[in-house]
Amino acid sequence: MTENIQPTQGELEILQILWKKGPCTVREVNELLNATQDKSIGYTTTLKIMQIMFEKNLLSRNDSQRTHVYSAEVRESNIQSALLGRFLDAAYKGSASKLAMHLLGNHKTTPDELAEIKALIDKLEKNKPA
Amino acid sequence: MTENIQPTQGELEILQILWKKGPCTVREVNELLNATQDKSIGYTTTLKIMQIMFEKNLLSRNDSQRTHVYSAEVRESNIQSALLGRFLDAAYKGSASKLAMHLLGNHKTTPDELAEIKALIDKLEKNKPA
DNA sequence: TATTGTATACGAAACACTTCGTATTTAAGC
DNA sequence: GCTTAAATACGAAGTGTTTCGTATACAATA
Repeated sequence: MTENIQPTQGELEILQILWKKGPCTVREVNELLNATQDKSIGYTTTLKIMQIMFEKNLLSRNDSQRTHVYSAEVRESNIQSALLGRFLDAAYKGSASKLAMHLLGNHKTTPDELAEIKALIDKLEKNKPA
Repeated sequence: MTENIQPTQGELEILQILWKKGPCTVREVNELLNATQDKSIGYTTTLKIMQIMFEKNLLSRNDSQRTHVYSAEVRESNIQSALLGRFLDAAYKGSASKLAMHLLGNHKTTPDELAEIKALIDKLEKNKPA
C-alpha cells in the first residue's frame, strides 16, 4: 500500500508537522508552517491541502468537534522509505552505494552517526556472510 | 551555481541518457526514452523538453548541422548531490544518518558496496578525530 | 524545380498542485 | 433568536510541467 503513495512537497511539509507534533487542527498546522518557513501561507490554503490529503487517506480527522483535528494516517518511516526508493531510481539509477558516498561525503555527519552507520554495516555483513 | 538547479522528473530522465550515452540527437534520446520506459513519448514532446533544457542551460547543442546534437551541460554528480541535499531536507529533515539507515536497511547492497562504504567511513573518522 | 521525408519552432491544451476569495455552517454570547 | 467570530466547503484562478498538433524550414532526389 504505502509504496504507491507519493505525497507532494506541500503535503510532505504538513506530514512532517503532524509526525512531530501529533494530531493538530488546521490552524495549528498553518501557524507552524508559517513559523517554520520564510513565505507565508493563507489559512484556507493549508485547509484545502489537508482536505485533499484527507481524501487521499494521507490524513484522518476527528470531526466530532466543530474544529476538526487531523492526524497522519501514514508512518514517517514508511513514507521516507518509499520516497527514498523513488529518489534512488530517479537520481541514482538505483545505485545505493553512490548515493551513500555522496551522503557521507557532502553532508557533515557527526562521529556518533558515523559509528552508528558502521555498526549497521557490521550487522548486515554478519547476517549475510560471503 | 549548480546548487540551485532543479531539473524536473522528465528533465532528469533525459539527463540520465545524455550522461550515459554522451551527445545525442533528439531522435536518439526519444528512442531511448521509449525503449527504456513503459509509456511512449512523442518526438515533439522530447524535442520541446530538450529545447527548454537548452534555454535553462541544462543542455548545450551543436546546431551546425540540420540535426542538432545536444550535450549535458551539468555534471552528473553535481546534480545528484544537489538533489540529494534537497531530498534530505524535505523527507528526512536533514538527518543523514536516518536516511543512511533506510538506504542500507531496505535496499540490497552488495558486500563490495558495504565494504566500500565502510572504508569511506573509516577515512572520514581519521580525518576528523574526536 | 517539385516532391518527399525529416528536423525544428511555435503555440495551445491537458494535467496536477497551490493559492485564495467567497459562501456557508456552526457555536457561543448577548 | 440575533449577532458575531471562527471554522469548513467550494470554486476558480495562478503556476509549472508535459504533451502534442501543426506550421515551417531544409536537404536530398527524382
